[in-house]
Amino acid sequence: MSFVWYFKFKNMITKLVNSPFFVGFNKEQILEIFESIHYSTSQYKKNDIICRAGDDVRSLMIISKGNVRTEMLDATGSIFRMDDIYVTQIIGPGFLYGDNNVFPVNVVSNCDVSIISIQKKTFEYILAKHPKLMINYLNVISNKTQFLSQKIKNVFLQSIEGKIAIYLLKIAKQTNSMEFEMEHSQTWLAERFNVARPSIARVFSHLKSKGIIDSDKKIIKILDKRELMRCVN
Amino acid sequence: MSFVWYFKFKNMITKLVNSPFFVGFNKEQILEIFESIHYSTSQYKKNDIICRAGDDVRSLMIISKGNVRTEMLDATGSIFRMDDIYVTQIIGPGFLYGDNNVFPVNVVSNCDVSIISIQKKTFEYILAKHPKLMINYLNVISNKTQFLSQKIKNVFLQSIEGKIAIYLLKIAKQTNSMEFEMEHSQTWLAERFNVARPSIARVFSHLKSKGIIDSDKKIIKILDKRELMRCVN
DNA sequence: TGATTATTGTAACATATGATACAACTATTT
DNA sequence: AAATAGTTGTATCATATGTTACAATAATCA
Repeated sequence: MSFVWYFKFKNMITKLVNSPFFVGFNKEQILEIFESIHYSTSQYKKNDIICRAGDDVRSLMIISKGNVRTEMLDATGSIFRMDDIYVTQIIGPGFLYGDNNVFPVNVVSNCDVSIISIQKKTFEYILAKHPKLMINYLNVISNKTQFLSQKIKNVFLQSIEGKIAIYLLKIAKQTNSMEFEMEHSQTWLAERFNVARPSIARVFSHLKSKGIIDSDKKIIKILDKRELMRCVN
Repeated sequence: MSFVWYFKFKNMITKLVNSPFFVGFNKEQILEIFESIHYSTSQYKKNDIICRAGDDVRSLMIISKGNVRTEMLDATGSIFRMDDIYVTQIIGPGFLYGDNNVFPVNVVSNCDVSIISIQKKTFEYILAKHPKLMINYLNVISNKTQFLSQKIKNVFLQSIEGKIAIYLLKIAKQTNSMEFEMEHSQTWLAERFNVARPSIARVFSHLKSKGIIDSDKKIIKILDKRELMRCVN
């Protein structure tokens, strides 16, 4: 094997120490695993469709570079953004096992993306060899379940106002500040919440007119946190 | 140990051969497992609350008798029925691992129910001892994920009409007939779909007036299957 | 049997949201 | 600098659904 290749390989693997799937493994151990198995890598450019809803899931896919989003389309073609999956994370961990091994969503790259694919057979081989990986996988898949159930909660039980309130309060907590810039556009929020874009704008208008927040484009100032929390169901 | 006790024990365990968690295990093997570990059982009457949303999940719970439902409440107290879990199935398999080991729902008994609880530590012991159980558990938890993602799809992308169409078409397929009696009340459907009860009645009225179905109370006759399928988004 | 409770079918009304359109503004590209 | 594309704010209108209420059955219970 060439020196350049090995450098790239090592570089790629090294990142995986941060993967939730490789918790408790160090660089050397991960290198060792990947040196002992077959796997393939593939590259994608921004907005490439990596997997289509309905595609069979036959291998474990780990993002080794970039990040992707998963989205559902309804019959009218309107998009519902499900989830974002970041570097070192596994794509669709809950669909490799069970009875219905089919992606429920499109997987689309947000930027330049590299993905490592490991055949299910191979995957089972390393799982059997490293019991700790099994526990890690259980954790990964469980977190996904927990995410989905949280999602259902948000979607079902929240009005648009409630969803935006949750979104803003979350950023406020993360940044530990009542004044911040939103990372995402209204279009993004509309897709994420599966609502019409003007409905998002309308809610911001309402919140402003009620004096709960002040906003200019993406700059948000929470004026009345208590009242904003009351918007959450 | 008394003879009566052992008879009951054996009777309980015997049912578990049908459990998705014990696929590939026979009666004797399951008996052997349960004779080698600590576990506890508990009984509930109809409509008892077995677990509350927010409760910690510290053990694996298997239903050894009866069936339960899981439901979410919103702030106004209105119920959203999430799922039904039947005898031999595991309650909340996706919440024993991962970072947020807390029930997202209330678990309520639909009838007389018995539940076997196995501490997480003990559970891990038998998982380690029986690798096949690990794969079974992966399958169980994956099926749950797949159920949830299907649920999100239905909830998000379907109007009430679409949900009812799916519900009716499913029964038609199961019974292989265009005429059948619904098992559930409108109230049940309303909770399941998280909509107002009169909205359910309204949809049935509409479907009737459009000549797509005929119905009297729970008796349903599908008149125009193609059109009913077109109601599904 | 009579009383009670749950279920169903409607109706009237309020409201949240979707759909569409357009103008103003901002960012990006050429 | 000009052109292009994306973002935001707003308005109008249609519609699906929630809310409440009530009457008619049907099922259950005493």
